[in-house]
Amino acid sequence: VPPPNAGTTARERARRELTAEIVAAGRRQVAASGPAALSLRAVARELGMASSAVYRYFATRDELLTALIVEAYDGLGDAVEAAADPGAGPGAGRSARERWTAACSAVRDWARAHPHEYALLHGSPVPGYAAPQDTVAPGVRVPLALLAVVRGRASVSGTPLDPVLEAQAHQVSDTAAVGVPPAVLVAVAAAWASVFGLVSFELFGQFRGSFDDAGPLFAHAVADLADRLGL
Amino acid sequence: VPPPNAGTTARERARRELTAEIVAAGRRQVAASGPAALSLRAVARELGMASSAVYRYFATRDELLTALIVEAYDGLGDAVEAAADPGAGPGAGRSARERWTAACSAVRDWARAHPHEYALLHGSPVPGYAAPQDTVAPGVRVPLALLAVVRGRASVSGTPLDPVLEAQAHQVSDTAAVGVPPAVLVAVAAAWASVFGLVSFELFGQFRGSFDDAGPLFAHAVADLADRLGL
DNA sequence: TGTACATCAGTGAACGCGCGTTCACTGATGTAC
DNA sequence: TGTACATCAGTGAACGCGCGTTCACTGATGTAC
Repeated sequence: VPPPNAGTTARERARRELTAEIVAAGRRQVAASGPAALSLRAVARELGMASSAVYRYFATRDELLTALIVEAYDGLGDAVEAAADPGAGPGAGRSARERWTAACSAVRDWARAHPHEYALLHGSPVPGYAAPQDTVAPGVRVPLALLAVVRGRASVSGTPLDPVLEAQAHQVSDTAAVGVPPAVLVAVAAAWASVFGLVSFELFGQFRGSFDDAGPLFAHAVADLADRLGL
Repeated sequence: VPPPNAGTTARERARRELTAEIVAAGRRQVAASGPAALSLRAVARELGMASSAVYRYFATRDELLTALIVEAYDGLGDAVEAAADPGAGPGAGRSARERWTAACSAVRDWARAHPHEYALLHGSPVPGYAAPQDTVAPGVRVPLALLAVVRGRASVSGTPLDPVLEAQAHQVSDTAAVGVPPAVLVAVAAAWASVFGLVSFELFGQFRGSFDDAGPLFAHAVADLADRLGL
């Protein structure tokens, strides 16, 4: 009878676990004090190990930062995909408009629950850090989820696209195989930016003194975007 | 005959000049390496003085940061107000739609010309820094300029406001004396957030690999917003 | 106008802190015979 | 199954850096008589 973890040495298990603990400690630090406060030394301190030991797991601070960015994108992506999903269980067969609204609200809810992680993804770029290729796939989950809601249902009115923009949209449509007409893709991209603009303004304090509770404004704007998209 | 700078001692003049030079050095640092890189020591170094000397002018790093934020808001505010101005000279009497488009483009142009200063205003909040009252007035110049373009001309269609949102909008309208109906105020607020969402996405790299040149998308979205505002 | 005193600007050294990263090392885990 | 060697994890000290801020001080500018 092979052992329960066949092919998995104790070392491998320990390595996986400690790697996860390091990432978790890093996440806690970012959540508590923001991306700038992330430090390998603080992580090591929290885990009760020598700061040099962390280098067995992450060659560099930026490597840990990348892991955290991926994790944050995935957290946001999970939330939005779940909200956008037509679903198979109860709540299945929701209209595209309902799914759109739920997806946008999921963005806002996640951002409010994880403001520092939101800043990590959509705030100022961390100085000296260049996002590697690994962050791309997790990073496009939200826009793809929004596109999926709109696919086949959206009809966009308004100004026709100028040729350059149409060409860009075509190229995106081809490479990402999103299967959506250019005008719709453009409308979704703009709506996507709008949603994050609203959330960023709320989180970063631009609505302070005017729309202190930004919920109603957000809901109104999201409904407006849904109209615009013909949902 | 009184001297040209009556009531102004050499000391006062020197103080004003050096204060300005410190701010300028700080601005250069933010422009070069971002808000996080701002340091009083680096400023002192650039000016060839002892780091302790800077404390005669700014009691604290945050005080200098505040001055830089105000300066940046004013730079952006100048650009947008100029673009939004109906004007008295040539180009006077431009339509509200033209002024709207010009104002939005001014936001984007300024942001692209001053990415790090843009991040200072609209990126992640600087950790541990609480914006004091002094930044409020410069900070609202852009939204007020956008409102001024729309005042009297906008007619907003779309979903009616829910009561909570309407009440919020009324209160803002009253305290800021903007003289614009609630539905218009809300539409402008949402449009304002959209514009900054687009600019932030462009600057912070969210459009990388799709709309690498974000100009056409921006222009399209701004036209769309103008439609929405009835301009 | 000239002098005595008060105010202010700028210096240089220091305090205490935290960071990323490297390096030679000990000791434990895994592997091949 | 038992032993010999190789691999890997973790340690502790160190390097070199930069930061904000304070403090006692010198010397220049301003002010009151």
